[in-house]
Amino acid sequence: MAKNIKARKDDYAQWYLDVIKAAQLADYSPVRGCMVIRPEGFSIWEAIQRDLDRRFKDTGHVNAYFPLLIPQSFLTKEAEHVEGFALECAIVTHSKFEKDADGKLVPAGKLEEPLVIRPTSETMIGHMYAQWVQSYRDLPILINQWCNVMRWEMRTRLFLRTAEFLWQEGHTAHETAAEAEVETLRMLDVYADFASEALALPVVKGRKTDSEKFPGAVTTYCIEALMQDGKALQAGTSHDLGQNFAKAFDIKFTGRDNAIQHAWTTSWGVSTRLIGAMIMAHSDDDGLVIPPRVAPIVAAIIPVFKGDAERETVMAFIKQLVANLVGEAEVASAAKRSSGEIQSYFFDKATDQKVIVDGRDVRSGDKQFHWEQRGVPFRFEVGPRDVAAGVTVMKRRLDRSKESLALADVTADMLRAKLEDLHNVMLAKATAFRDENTREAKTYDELKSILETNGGFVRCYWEPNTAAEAKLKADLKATVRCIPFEQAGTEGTCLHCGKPTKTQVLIAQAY
RNA sequence: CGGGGCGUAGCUCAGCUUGGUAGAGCGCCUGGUUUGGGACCAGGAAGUCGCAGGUUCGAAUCCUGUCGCCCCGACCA
Repeated sequence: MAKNIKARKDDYAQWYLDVIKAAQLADYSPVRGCMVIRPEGFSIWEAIQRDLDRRFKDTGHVNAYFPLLIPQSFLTKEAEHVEGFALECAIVTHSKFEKDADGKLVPAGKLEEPLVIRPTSETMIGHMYAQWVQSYRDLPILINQWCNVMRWEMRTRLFLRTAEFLWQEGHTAHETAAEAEVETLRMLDVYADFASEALALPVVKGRKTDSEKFPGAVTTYCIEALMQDGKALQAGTSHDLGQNFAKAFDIKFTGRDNAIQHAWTTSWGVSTRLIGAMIMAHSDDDGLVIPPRVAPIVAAIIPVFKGDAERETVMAFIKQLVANLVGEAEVASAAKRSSGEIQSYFFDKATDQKVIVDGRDVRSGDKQFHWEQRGVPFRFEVGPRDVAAGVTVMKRRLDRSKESLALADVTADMLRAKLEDLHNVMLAKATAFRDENTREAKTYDELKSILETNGGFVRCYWEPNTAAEAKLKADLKATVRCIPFEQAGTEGTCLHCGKPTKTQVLIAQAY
């Protein structure tokens, strides 16, 4: 049992923070609500970026960059949009410091028009698209940007909700409503596929009700994931913006019919929150568990020795083990890199994934815990007894299962297969958890009792209604997470109004 | 932004009620014994007590202000 990590059942929130701290993913910063993403955490973000970026490009998108600062007037052009973001904007009002009579620095150079640090870039990008689009031939525009945004949140939690966070925002403009709709759903699929294929995170695809949709959108689609404490987490959104932003920013073009019309736009995004989702979906009381496809280190090799003689024997064996895993060429190039007692080798340069050898002269238990808490999928243990028998003990982080393998059998292909298998096991486990924690409610009382005793997703008949959803939130702190795409198609009784309806929704308490 | 709690060594905290030389555990450094799931012994370094005022012979301690953090609520990727 990890002594620096609180058990989930005792204090889930503290457990989450302890896991992050123990794995050194992130740290608090001197600035309220802003976190430092440490190398261990950032490399997971890089893996997420690498995979998603590939998927964006595979679907025809290109990357670009737009400014951090947005003129205040832009934000106010779309009525719902400004309404939605006004309360969480950081605003730049001055351009320099001057010394006052006491020699203290005070802001000076007041700006004519305040600038807003982007909470999202629909407005800035809408403004630019208006200039880039003249003809239907200029469409579609399929641009994504990787950047930071800032939302002055009242309460923050590492990765889940920070004032500044990293994300990607895709912004597209289309000739027709139908094309925009297709794009919106395509990107939702990209997100859902990514979540299960890279993060081993099963998600529910659906549509947001009016009370939960993005300010300024016509329709918001989302992927919802379930965390181990039974709370839901919105893991990604894709918005069909209709012509709302096109009208606000004058994105107009001459169509095939020679008539001037407004473009149809979409936007979609996922953020570093995905790291929070990954942590809360997979990790355990021993610390972080990283799904293998985004694991920066796929295996840690742990030498066990006492004294120089044993060390030499063990290291000689490990040298061969490493060569089996990463190849002689990589061993040679790793030798040129400066390294301390922990040597790292690229297992896969395309994904930046590494294998490390922990040569520190500390107790082997320390090393085991060290890499276990950091969520490294596999550990190879090599001690004098193993060397004598010509084997290594391979341990799987997920369940601590272990097997003894002959040196010759440890190969890159073998590890790759183990990683793939692990991915499947983790996805199956998370899927089983989600399914076991998705229940049906036929009455409001039943909904209440499920949310109070079990938590999780509750599926029920529910006619979308803003007032009823406000009451739901006041009563049970729960929200309609989405109207899932998968519908029974049968008719039932709406939980809040008692009328017959075919619409089923997913209700849960959420982060 | 409302309610509550808290700022003392890198971390977790004690000391504050009742003002009088700055403390503990963990971590870190050195040496030794150790090393197959969180070792032990000895020694050592380390803090303008969040910041600014005030009261006082004297403030970590009392008073005022201020900044920040955490928890709960309202708000949210």
